[in-house]
Amino acid sequence: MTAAPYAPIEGPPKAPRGALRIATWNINSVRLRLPLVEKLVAAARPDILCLQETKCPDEHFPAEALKALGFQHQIFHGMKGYNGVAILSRVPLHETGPRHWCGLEDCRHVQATLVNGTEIHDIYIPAGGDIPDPDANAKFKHKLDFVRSQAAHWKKTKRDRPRVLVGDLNIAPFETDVWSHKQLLDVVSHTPVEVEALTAMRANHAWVDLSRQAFPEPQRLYTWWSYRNSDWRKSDRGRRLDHIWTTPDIAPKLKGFHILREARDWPQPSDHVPVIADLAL
DNA sequence: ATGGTTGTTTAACAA
Repeated sequence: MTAAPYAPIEGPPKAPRGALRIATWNINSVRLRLPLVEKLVAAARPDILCLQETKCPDEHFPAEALKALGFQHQIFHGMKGYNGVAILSRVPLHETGPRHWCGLEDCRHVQATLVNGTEIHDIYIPAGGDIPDPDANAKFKHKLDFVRSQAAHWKKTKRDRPRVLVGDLNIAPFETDVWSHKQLLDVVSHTPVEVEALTAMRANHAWVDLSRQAFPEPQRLYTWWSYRNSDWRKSDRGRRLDHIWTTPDIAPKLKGFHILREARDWPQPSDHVPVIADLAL
């Protein structure tokens, strides 16, 4: 295991021998930031890259360019203007279901199964708008409904195979997942009602939060810094919104965990940075 | 101090 969560990835640009490197990244437009995928591949060479907020209808998805970067296997579901998820892979996988929640076909979940039977879930939970009241804000209601549907789904799903769940879950569950617990208690992404829903979703399938297995509290961990701060590094008002979970059988197989904070300073950056886990599956 | 920025799509919305 690495000693520091934000350490630049050094040495050979590969996962440890025998480990599969899985990365998740809210890229905030895959077309605009295609050059940054190249940078990520050069820096970290993920075997599987799960993207959120591709903001790209399928007919415009840059499949060929991503194939040229080594991702021969691709599953993507996008729409015009917002949302959109994709799993890009160097290793074979095939799509499985379901992927629609709350009766909407809004491209927030894609799942696939590897040849060894491991399931990969790539999820983009609704951000939830600004007002943390489901009666006053339909987006916040949708967020809670989405997480609670997921929680119910994972409760009834038999724990019969290894699973990995990654994505922009848009919730920072722990006090040390945000720059100020007190100041964010009423801010969507860290309100108690959301945290409770996400905690149930995690507990209902005994998911292990790999970020916190690798770097337990009270170490602060962030994966997102707002565009609205003039100097994100100086103010460091971050939140841990991007997560990698696994079922308990494969959590001990974690060989490395990285939050690629340096990506927040890449040209025209996403406001989220890639999160990477090396798993000896 | 109730601001601030970015992306998509073109003035409004989502984050």
